[in-house]
Amino acid sequence: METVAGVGGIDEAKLEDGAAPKNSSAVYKLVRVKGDGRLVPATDEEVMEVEDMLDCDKSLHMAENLEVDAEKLNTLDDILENLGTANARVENVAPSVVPSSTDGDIDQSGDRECPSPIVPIESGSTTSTVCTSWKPDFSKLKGEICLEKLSVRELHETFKATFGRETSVKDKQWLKRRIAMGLSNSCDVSTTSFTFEDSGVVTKGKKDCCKSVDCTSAEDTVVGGRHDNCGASVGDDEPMGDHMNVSGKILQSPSSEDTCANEDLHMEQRAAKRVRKPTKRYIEEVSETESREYGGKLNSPIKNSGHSQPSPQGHVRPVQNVRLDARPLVTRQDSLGGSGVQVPYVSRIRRGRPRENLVALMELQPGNMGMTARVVKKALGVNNPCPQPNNERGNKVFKARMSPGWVQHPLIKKPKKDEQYFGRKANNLENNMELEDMGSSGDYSDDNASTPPAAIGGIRRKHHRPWTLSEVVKLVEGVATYGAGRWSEIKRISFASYSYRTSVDLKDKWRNLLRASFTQLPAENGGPKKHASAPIPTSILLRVRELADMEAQVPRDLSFIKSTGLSGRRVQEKRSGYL
DNA sequence: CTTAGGG
DNA sequence: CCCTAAG
Repeated sequence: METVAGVGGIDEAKLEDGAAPKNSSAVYKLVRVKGDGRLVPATDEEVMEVEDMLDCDKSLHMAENLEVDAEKLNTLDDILENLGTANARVENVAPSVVPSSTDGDIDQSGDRECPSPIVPIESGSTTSTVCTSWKPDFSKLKGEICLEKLSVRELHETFKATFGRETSVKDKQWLKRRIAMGLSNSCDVSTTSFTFEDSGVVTKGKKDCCKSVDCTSAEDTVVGGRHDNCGASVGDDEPMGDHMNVSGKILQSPSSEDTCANEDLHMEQRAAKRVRKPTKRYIEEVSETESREYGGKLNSPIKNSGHSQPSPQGHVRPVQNVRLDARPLVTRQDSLGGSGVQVPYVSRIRRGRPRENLVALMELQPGNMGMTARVVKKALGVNNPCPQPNNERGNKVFKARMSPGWVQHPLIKKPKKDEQYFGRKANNLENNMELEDMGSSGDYSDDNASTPPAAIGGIRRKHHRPWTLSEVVKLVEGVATYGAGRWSEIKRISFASYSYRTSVDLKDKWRNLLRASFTQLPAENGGPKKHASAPIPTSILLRVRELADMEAQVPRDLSFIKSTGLSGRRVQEKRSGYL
């Protein structure tokens, strides 16, 4: 990342007044900007910040912008040579790095490591990212930290550096303890930081581990497998067993680190007087973040590192020759993707959605998926031979990974139906049919509703299934009869034929209708509003409004309704009276 | 599982 | 539409 051209005493200075990390005035480092090669002064903090941002996408930019002097690089190389091999762990951790006896190697590793998802670093700008190079140092060298002297904030930073995540705890003692633990617990995340002094590398036993941390992260990334393990352990437990073991074997320190983190997490939770339960989403994000921090994000890194994908490596990969394995992995990937291009990984995994896709896929397209699934599984080392959708666990696991690129292609390709694209037409048809056949829903229902959705909706998301007028009408009617909020009822009765359209959908639609009724109606008077995307007949809107008013005015007693049991009918009648 | 809401 | 928190 940035090359610190001239440092000197800075660290110490910082250390001394640890309490005031912001004293930017005093601490400056020169960072070389790749673009013009000029040196730009930056405070430690700035640098740190930058580095923090370094994961994934951003990292790329940074990498591109910052350049390391060849000189320094060489130095690093030397160091690597000396240190690298010596430390087994290092080797394991950073396969790509280890072999680095030559610049070329390093470069490669650097590129790979650098969490640059989509765009491969071009020339690698000659110098591998410092990050990579540094890593080994960390593991090997140990620095003392004066936690005592650190401010809370710094402690936080350190914490982050150590565990790869932030903490909200403000207790200095706690932080110190945690950090200490983390460090001692095999998480020898370097508390040491290296500073380049001209052509030499100087190690400073200082708290400013930011750099170290980053490096660490990078290294983690390389590992790849580890992260996966992480994820696996968190989300599930199933197929990764082997993998875990292997990785554990291989990646001692890393896993330990994870452990630390987890442990820590628990601790933290306990300590943090249990605030409010974090949302799943939140958790996800956190973990994601964590991952990133550790390894510059799962996706990119893995991808870069020759798809050291999840399980495959875990299972097959011999403990020792990580490097060798790496290659094989790549190959495998190629076979998998078919396209052979690394692109697949590039695409970001869409959080949340994927799983269903996969499952659906498997269900609906046994043929296609069959292979895919199988392959994947194989790759993953999943035990379960059968590509059953039930395999939530397993599926999930790889689903996430797969979904991104190739998996989806197959999906997207086919399914789309006329309805989707020609909503209008379809709608009309449907309407006609419906209007005409209102009574016999069975007939068309299957065609319109069931079939298409099953095929389409099933496989791919519910990608926008335009509401037909008839549907809207039904919905309105339903609301009229059962009242808003009794979606399940409405769904059951009015939308029996429409297998899609869940109660939630109804609810949402109703919400929209309401909105429309209030916004659009007025507009009507003054003039048509913008997009008449779904020109809902004003009549309907009016009715919606009506209903809405009713609801508002006569907040029907749900309990009453409910109590009446099947009274849906009765209620309906009652209501119909109103209407 | 169903609702209500936020995104 | 999706995702969740609450019931």
